[in-house]
Order: sequence, then C-alpha cells, then structure tokens
Amino acid sequence: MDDLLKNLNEPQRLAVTTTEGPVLVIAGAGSGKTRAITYRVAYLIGAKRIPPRNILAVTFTNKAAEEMRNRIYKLLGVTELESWIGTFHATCARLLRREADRLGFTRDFAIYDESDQLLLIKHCMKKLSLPEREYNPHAILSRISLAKNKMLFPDAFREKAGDDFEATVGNIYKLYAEALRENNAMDFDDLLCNALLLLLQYPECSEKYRSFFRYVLVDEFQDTNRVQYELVRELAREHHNLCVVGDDDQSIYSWRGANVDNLFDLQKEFPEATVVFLEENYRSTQSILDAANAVIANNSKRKPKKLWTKNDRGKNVMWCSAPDEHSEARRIIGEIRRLRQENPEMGNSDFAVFYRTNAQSRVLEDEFRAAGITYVIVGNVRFYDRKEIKDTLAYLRVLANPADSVSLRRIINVPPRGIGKTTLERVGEFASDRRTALLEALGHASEIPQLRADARQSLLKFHEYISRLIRQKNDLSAADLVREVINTSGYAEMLTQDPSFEAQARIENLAELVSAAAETGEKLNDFSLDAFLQSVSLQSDVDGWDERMDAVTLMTLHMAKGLEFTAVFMAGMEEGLLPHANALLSEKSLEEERRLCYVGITRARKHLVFTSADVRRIRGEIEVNEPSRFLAEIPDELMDAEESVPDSRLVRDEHYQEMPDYEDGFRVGDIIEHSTFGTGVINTVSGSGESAKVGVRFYRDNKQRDIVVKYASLKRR
DNA sequence: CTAGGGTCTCTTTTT
DNA sequence: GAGACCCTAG
Repeated sequence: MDDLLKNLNEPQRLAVTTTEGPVLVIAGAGSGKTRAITYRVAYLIGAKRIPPRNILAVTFTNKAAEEMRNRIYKLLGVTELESWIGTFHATCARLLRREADRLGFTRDFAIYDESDQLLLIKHCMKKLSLPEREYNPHAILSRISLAKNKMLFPDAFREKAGDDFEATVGNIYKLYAEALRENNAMDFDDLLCNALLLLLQYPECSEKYRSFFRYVLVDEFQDTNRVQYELVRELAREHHNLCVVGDDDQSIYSWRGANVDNLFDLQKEFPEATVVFLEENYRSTQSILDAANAVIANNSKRKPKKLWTKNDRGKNVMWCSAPDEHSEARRIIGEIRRLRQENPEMGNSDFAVFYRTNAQSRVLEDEFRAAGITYVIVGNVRFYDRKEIKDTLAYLRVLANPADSVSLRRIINVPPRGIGKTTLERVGEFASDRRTALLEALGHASEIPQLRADARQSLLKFHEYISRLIRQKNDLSAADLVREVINTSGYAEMLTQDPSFEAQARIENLAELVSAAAETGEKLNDFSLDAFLQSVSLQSDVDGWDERMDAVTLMTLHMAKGLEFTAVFMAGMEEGLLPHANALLSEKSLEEERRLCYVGITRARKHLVFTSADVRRIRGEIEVNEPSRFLAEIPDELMDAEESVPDSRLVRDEHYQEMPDYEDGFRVGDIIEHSTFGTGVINTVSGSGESAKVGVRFYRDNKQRDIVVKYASLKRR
C-alpha cells in the first residue's frame, strides 16, 4: 500500500489519505484527478480495510465507472468487487428498484428516455387540446425538466406560474406526472428526484443508506445539479466522509441544470473540509497548456488558478482555415497523414476530431471514408436510437412493464395490423374511462363501442399475443425474448419483404440486438429482461466506445470531457459554431462556450490543430462565418496559422460562385435593431444581394426569425 | 386503414 | 438535408 502512494504527488496523496471527513479536490485538466480518486478507493479498501460495498463512488458516465472499477482491480490485484460504482442515474435506479413500492411503483418500472418523454408530452397535450404549433413539446419538456431539477412539483409549479405560458406548462406537467405514474415509469429526472424524495420522506430509509454508504465520492462535481447535490449532502449528513472532485473551468452542462456553485456551496456546507488543489498537469505540452490558459483567462466568473507542467514546450498549436467544410475535413486528413509520417509510432487511435454539433460529423465522415481512414463516431445516431431497435425494445418493455402505454402505442401497429389512429383513440378513451391500463383495455375490445369488426379482431389477437409472451417472460433469457419478439411479432417478416438496402441493414441490427442482450447478461451476470432493459436505458454514448480500436475518434466536445489523445483536432472554430449562435445572447452562455473550448484544448497531449471554414452549408443553406473569437485569444507566438487555400475541387464547386459579398452586409454575431421585433442577435447569414437573408434570435421572446435584409430596415447596434 | 407525397421544422450540447 | 408530420387518394 505504501508503494501505491509513491505514484502520487504531494496534493494527490493528501486527497487519497484524508479518508475521514470532507475533502474537496479542485483538479485542473490533466492533473491526475482520476488517478487520485481511484487510488483513494483502493486505499480505503486496501489500507483502511473498508468493505467495498460500504463505498459509493459516482462518476459521470458508465464508461468512467467501468474504467475506475478496472483500475481498482489492478491496484488491489482482485477481479471482483461488490462495490457501488456508477453514474448518479444508474445508482439511483438501483436504489429505486429496491425501494420502488414505497413510492407507489413496482420494481420493474420503466425508464423513459427523451423520445418517450416527448411522446407522452404530446399525448398529454392532445388531451388538453393544445396545438403543437403553439406549444413546442421540446420547450415544454425542457421547462418541466428544469422544474424537476429544482424539486418543483406540479402543484407548486402551478401556484408559482407567472404567465399564461407557465400556467399551460403547469397543466401539462401535472398531466404528464400523472401519466408517468400510471405507466409505472420514471424519466431521467425522476430517477434523481424520487431517490431524493425517498431519503427525505422515509427517515428509516435515509438512515439505512447513510450507514450503508460510509464513504462517498463524486467525480465531475461541477456538472451536478441541485438534486444531485442534495442527494450527496443527505447521504453524508452524519459521517461527513465525502470526497468531491471537480473543476469549475470544465463546467459545460449548465443547460441541463448543472450548477457550478455546487462545488463551492459544498465548502460552505462543510467548512471543516480539507481543500486540495491539483494544478500540475501531466498531460499536455507547455504550448498547449499556455494556449488553454490564455483562452480560459478571458472568463470573468472563475476561481483564479494556473495550471503548470514540467513537460517540454512542444510544437506550437496550429490553425488551418479552409474555404469550406469539405476542404476543412480534407485538411484534417492531410494533417493526420503528415503527423503520422513525422511520427511513425502514431496510429489512428492517437487522433481525435472534436466538433461542436453532431451535424458536423457527416461531412467529416464522408471525407474520412473517401480517404480510406478508419474512423469511429462516438454518439450521433446511437445504436439504441435506431427505429428497429427502439421498436423491438418497446415490445420488450411492454412485457417487462405491462402498464407502459407509451411503448405499447409505439408498437401496436408496427408492423401494420390494421389498428389505426381512430381505433387507438377509442381504446384510449375506454381505458381512461375504466381507469385501466391500455394493454388491459385491448383484451376488452369486444366491449368497446364503435369499433370496426376487423379492428376489434386485430386488437384481441394482439392482446393475446402479448399475453402469451408475458406468460413466457420469466422462463426465457433477455436474448431469447429478443429473438422471440423479432420472429413472432411480424417485424422480421416485414423487413425481409422489403428488398431495400436499408431493410437489410435493419435485419442485421436486430441480430446485433440479440447479441447485445446476451453480452449484457454475461457482463452483469444477470440474464433477466429487467437487467437488460435497465442497462440499455442508462447507457450513454461513450459507453460503447473502445479506445483500443485502431481508428480515428470523432466526437462532440461534450463527450470529450475526461478523455485524452496525443493529437487533437478542433473543427469548426467559427463564430456561430464555437461559440454557438444560440450562446451569443448572454455573457453566461458565452463563458460556457469558452469552457467547452478549454475542455477541447486540454484533451491534447502533444499536437493541437484548430480548423475553420470560410463558408459552410448548415441545414441546406450556405453560411459565412468569421473565425472564432477564441482563436484570437491565443497569443500569436503560440500559434502557427495557415491561410485558407482554395483547392481545385472547390473552384469547380457550383456554390463557390454564389459566395455572397459581405462587404457591407451583416455578420453572424452582429446585434441588430428591427422595427417590429426589437433587438436581436444575428446567428445565420445566407443568400446574397436581393435575396440576402439573416436569421435573428430576438431578445424579446427568444424566438428565431428569418429576415430578408432587403425588406426589413435593420440597424446595426 | 394504408401508402405515398408534400411541407415544415430543426439540434447545440446528453445522463 | 433529414426526419417528423399532415394530407390525400385508393
């Protein structure tokens, strides 16, 4: 165990060995914070003889959890640990499964993801006869989610409603919350809220878990929200054996309710806390670190700190601009080839390309494919988000939780069984009149008035089919059930009859789902349907990513947090993209964009290349963007800039000719005054001359409008 | 009820 | 540019 401590620097050692009482670790990027917390857990188990199951360690992703687990195994020389290491959501779900009945759920409650949530919201809106035109379900959902993050429940929300819109949201919220309960389902926010409620409302429960989790660790604390904060506080209330690790400069999830202040509020809450600063960076070259420091220094709201390193100065960082996004992608490929030539030891997996928006990945993907470079995209269209996968899972979810009407509605007519909208509406009415689950109502189809005879038959037949599967579910493994559903539901048949290439791919995906179920079973040593479904709902995008693959990694900046690569490319360094157009409105969101940029930069070990395009096509329209302000924040002596060179292909490109003349035009980021809509920020520019258009987000209602420059007298402010 | 075509919106980021 | 959604003809 003493050997173990030798691998740590002074502050890291302090963070590891101060096991009793609160510890707050402020850890700069690349300062070995993961090392500190894994060693801490290993130290607790190895040196302090704390039983692993009495330790709770919370990470940001499942992948981080798995990594931590593996490292601890290695440090301790064991192959198994009965410990609680996982994300907040996974941990809460696990807890809630045990205690579900206290809150009026059964232990097989469903976990609704965003698409389920939206379906349910829309369903509720229909019940209230609210048109989707007027009330955007997305916006409603995000309001509800924000409310839940403050533990503001429907009744309280409705009382506090300030205007008509809020009142409407309140009504939908109320209905939505009831519907979730009826469906025996929780959304992501509920997992956290209900876990907290459980502790707050049942003292004996709180007592149980407080004495069970004797040591609590939380990573990435700057990205926790209020509910998560309260959860941690409640669990550590008595023993105070709490260690949280975070970096306020890497807080990039405030849009999801995360609150950086948590990091410092905790210090007030536990004034006796030992505060440890990790400021020595082991990852990057001096130049990269200087660039990162230069950028982040422009944020006004931050605790001053300065990362330093003993590493070499290294090469200057680079900035390559390109005429358009395709040449940008080719520039990246060119640089990868050049770097590999200069450094033969580098393989594909040493490279990563980060971008702000998922949409940027398509062009990169096209060019990588054309160049024959192996790449892997992390995120984007998740395997589990594909239609055929979602449909099949919906069948399984109905089996696991027959009250789940959202899933039932998704599949009742897929493949087509002659159960259309009207039929479904009648059944829905019948079900809510009788206060019974939708699935049960299907069985009573003969009592439902106004149904067509053939529809009635279909309903009964479907009900019988699902009931049969439900009777079988306990005797079959998750993988067997997946196979059974695919083969007997008519789904496989529907796809085999479709000769298209896509249908072929879908069949293959379904086969993969069967393997996924089997693999998950083996990994968890639990082959039940419930275990598989839970692991699917809580899976995150990075989780499936394997860094050992010999491929260049493509991912969003958000997903890059916590990772590192020898060479990093940051694509789309343009105003409107990074910082994103929607973030130009407030200083606060602008600073978050800067932190995002900082996170990207600090992922790089040796090489860092920024790229930008003069012109790019966004949502079908050509836009002209200025280079990102963040580039200007990096001192010239740290960065080599290379001018944009039109390559031969672009000159022939037909839209090159249309390139608008912006001598006297408006640019992204300009603040303008409109005669009717008032003040706003330009976030898109398109077309030229007579047809020049700008997209403006107005302060007054935060709505986006396209304005034809010629007809509106816009004034620059 | 279904299939096909046209329109409209949209993603900025995700457990 | 893609996907969701609505409308219409069969």
